[in-house]
This record gives sequence, C-alpha cells and structure tokens, in this order.
Amino acid sequence: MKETTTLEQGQLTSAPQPTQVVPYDLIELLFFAYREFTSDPDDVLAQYGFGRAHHRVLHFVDRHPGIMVTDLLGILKITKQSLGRVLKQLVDDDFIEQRAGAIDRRQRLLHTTNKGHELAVRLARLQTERLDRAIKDLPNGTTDTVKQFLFQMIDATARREVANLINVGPDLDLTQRPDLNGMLQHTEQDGQ
Amino acid sequence: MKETTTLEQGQLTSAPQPTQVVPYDLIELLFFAYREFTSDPDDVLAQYGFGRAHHRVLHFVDRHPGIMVTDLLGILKITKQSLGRVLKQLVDDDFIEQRAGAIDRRQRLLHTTNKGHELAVRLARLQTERLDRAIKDLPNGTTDTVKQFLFQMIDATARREVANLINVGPDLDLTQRPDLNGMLQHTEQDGQ
DNA sequence: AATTTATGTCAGCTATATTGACTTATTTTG
DNA sequence: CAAAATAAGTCAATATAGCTGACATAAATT
Repeated sequence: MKETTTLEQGQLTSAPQPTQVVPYDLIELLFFAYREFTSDPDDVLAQYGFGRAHHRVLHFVDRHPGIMVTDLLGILKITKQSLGRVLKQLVDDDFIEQRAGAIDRRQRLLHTTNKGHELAVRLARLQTERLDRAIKDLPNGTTDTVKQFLFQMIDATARREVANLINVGPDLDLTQRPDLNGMLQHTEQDGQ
Repeated sequence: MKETTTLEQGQLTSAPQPTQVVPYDLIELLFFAYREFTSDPDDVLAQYGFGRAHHRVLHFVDRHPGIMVTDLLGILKITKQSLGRVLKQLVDDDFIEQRAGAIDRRQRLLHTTNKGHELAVRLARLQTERLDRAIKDLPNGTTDTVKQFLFQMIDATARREVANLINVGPDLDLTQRPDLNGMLQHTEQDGQ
C-alpha cells in the first residue's frame, strides 16, 4: 500500500467559506458505503459472467415471483432494450424463466429457477452479512433510524410506491396490481 | 406539527416473517435511496454534457485542491485511462486546471477553476438539500447514527483511509460530536 | 373493427469502465 | 552517475450498461 493521502500537505483544509453548511462527510460516506455495499455481489457475479445489472434483475424477480416485464422496467427505471439483453442472458443460463400469464396470455411472467433463487439468496446474504457487521456494534434502534433516513431520501411522490414494493412478500403477485401507484394509503403528507 | 411521518411505524421496521434473516427492505432502500441521491446532480450535469464520472472527479478535486492524479485514482478506484477521458473534458471545458508540482515537477496537481468550484458547490448543495429534507423530520441524532452506519459499512481495513479522507480523524471520532463540519483542519501525518 | 397493451426486436449510439503496452519526464536509489 | 522507480499520458482494443426510435406480433379491451 502506498502512502495513502499524500495529497499535498495540509491541503485537506476545507474551503474557508460560509458555504460550509454542506455535509461533505455524509455525502462522501454515502459514496464509499454504497460502493462497498455492491462490491461483494459484484465479485460473485463476475464468476458467472454477470454484472450489477444482472443482480438487480435477479433480485427483483426473486423478490416478486411472477412479476411482469413492464413492472420490472418500472422498478429498475431502465428501457426495454437494456433489460432485454440482461434478461435474455439470465433466461439462457437458466436463472430466470418466463411463463405466459394464465389470465393475460401476452404477459411473460418472470420467475427465478431454483438455480436463480439460490444465487439471488446468496447475494442477498452477502449484503446481509455486511449490514450485520455494520450494525452489530451500533446502538439498538440504528437499523430503524437508517431505514427511516433512507426512506426519506426518496422523493415524497415516490415513497408510497417504494413502501409498497419493499413490503410485498414473495407470495404476492405484482401482476395482480399493474398500477403500483396508490396501493398504499399511507398518511404521509408534508409535501416537502 | 408534522407528526414525523416515520413511515408507518410498523411497516419498515422488522418484517414479521420467521424466515426473514435477510433484511430485504434495508437492501432495497439502499438501492432506491442511492439512486435518488445521485439523480439531482445527474440532471444538472447533463446540461453540461457531463455524467456521473465527471461529478466524482470534480467533487474530489474540489474537496482536495492540489491532489495528485495518482491519489485521485486511488480514491475513485478507476484506471488512469478511465480518468483520463473525463479529466480531459473537465480541463478542456475549464472546470479543472492542472499545475506542475513545485517540488516534484512530474506531478500535475489538480485544482478546480472558479467555474469548476461553483459547479461542484452547486451539486453538493443539491445533495445537501435532499439530505436536509430527509433528516428534518427525523429525531435528533439521526445524522450521527446514519454516519456511523455508513462508516461501518466500509471494510474495516479501509476505514482509516476513508476517515482521513473525509476528515473525521484516524480513531473514528465518528462516534462523537454531531458537528464535524467546521473543523476540517488537515490530517496528514498519522501513520499509515 | 379499431385501439391499446405487453412484449420483443432491429439498428445504432453513448458513457463508463477495463487491460496491456508503450512513451516521456523526472526523481530516487544503488 | 547509471539504473530503476515513479508520475503522468497515450494508444488500441474491448466490455458493460445504458439510451432512442422504429417497427412487429399477439392478445386484450373498447
């Protein structure tokens, strides 16, 4: 390891401005923490020839068996074309399978295969381990505080949607609720 | 006023499932929150023809005036080639300037120009605003709890390095005072 | 019957990253 | 001092992950 942070003696001095209401430490911690958070899955995925995009697809399909392609696109906020490539690989390699909808036969409902589920769980566990390590020495209640903070980081107009999404168990079928908006009657108002 | 939304008290706190050793809600909140966190700068950067990579470079150069290229690479954990392209654009467009090191003339020490500094601050303020909105309805102490959590998410072996970088000191002062914004004096010599 | 929806596909483009080899200038070291 | 190491830059080739827009097909809805 080479002498980290040789960065010019004394140059870490902050800008001597009144603009110092900016929480640079928090901003940078978010950057570093998130990078670490994704690093463990990345290493495993690379062994399968997959990347982070595959992880996201695999994760949300595993969490929402039978999800429609359209809903998955809505969650990931990517285009059909971007999803297409990644999804095709996951299907070709037998991590995800598509089944025509029983009611609406246009739909290709997505499910993880056993193999896909196992990988999804393996990756989730890696992230869980890091989260557990991070939290274990912190005071009780830290997890809830962090969850609340993260939730509030989301635009108020999108919070219901996310709240609904992350509270859906693996049994619930998103296909039965094509409109993710307004599903949660939550009493959050304060538009700011 | 504002009965602190606390996002349905019981909803994002522990799920009642017995097999729920994996905190899917927390994992997914990290994904959604981080995406939102980067979205505001992304919109502004696009107006300049820049992307997130430019933001990272601009940010760390602005925070560490006179930083060496090598050290910047170490922070960003990207290759010289990846940095090169992005840095060249920032220099060509007069957001960053390079000055030969006074002591070691091989070095091209990086500084933001006035224009670059202003953009860096503008982007940091956007992120600050989102952070402030997220925290304002949460209990006192939330910021410190979140900082501690994020810090602990980093591999133990890398924590000191990050702590030095963001100026929280070598021995995890992170567990202490809520205001480490005003005292960003230099760290430099501290072993390692 | 006409329209909308769900999905897929084509062609081409952009941004960001990678590796490896090589050059130039400069500093450090044996 | 000569040799080696370092700082930085460059070239060529490649990969991943995203984008737009246009178009096609099947199935459902109006």
